[in-house]
Amino acid sequence: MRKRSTTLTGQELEIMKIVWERESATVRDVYEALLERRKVAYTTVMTMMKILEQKGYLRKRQAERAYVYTPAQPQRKVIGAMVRDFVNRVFNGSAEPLLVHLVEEHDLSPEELEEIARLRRKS
Amino acid sequence: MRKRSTTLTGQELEIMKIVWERESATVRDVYEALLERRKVAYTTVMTMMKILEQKGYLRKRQAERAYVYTPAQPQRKVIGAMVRDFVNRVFNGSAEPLLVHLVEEHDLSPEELEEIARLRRKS
DNA sequence: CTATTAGTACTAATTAATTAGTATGCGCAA
DNA sequence: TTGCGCATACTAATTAATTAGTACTAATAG
Repeated sequence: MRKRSTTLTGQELEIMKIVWERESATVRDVYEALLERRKVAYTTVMTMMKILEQKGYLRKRQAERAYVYTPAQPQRKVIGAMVRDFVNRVFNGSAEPLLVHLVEEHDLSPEELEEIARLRRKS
Repeated sequence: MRKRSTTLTGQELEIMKIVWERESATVRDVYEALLERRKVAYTTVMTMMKILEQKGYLRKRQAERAYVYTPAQPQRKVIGAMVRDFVNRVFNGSAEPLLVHLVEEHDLSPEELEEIARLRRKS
């Protein structure tokens, strides 16, 4: 058995985004959603969803004919882990420089920043 | 020739971080820096630095015995592109949700946020 | 000189990620 | 009942990323 990363790889994330969006989805659902963007084989999607299940990102249950997959972890948690990974990899763990990049190069205005700060303060 | 991504892959980034840190470096410099963290072969480092040159991230010049590599692009620009990629991949291009994650899960206080907003406003 | 050291070029193996084929089963329409 | 459509399991091919070996050259220590 090949050693596989436990984190989400690029294509896996694409699939997870589709499933999160719909709460639950069959292989066919995901297959069709992906097809709108690029050519892909049905079995490819199946394989990837099986891997996602093994990695603990998806759960499946038998329904009518096909398995219905649902997210095994909330999107916010998984994405949070990806952000953390990214901050570790790229910024050696400190989030502040990332923030600076966002502000300077992503058209985030100081007003938006303060809005977020305010919301945050309230909670 | 294999088709290779033009962006920085994981190990490539590690090497670039070392080179940026020192302004310039030989294969040996990088090799020794990497060795402190994990086992790796000298020729592996050489190969990766050659790839980084082909991708346009490093430039080399002949010095005494060995090539001396220098960054071909400023760190801030390269990292900026990585941030943009990440935002595209994970957040479909909108930076705000990333900001929210950072604030909520990375111990960034509203005060820090406002500090950054203030600095930003001044420029 | 000559053996060793440090470097490069060229090539190749390994690992992981991605994509897809084939065999097979089951329900249902004709 | 039969064959088509859709689903799965199992296997495998392809591509990209990562790691490293080998042959050869030039400088240099002794």
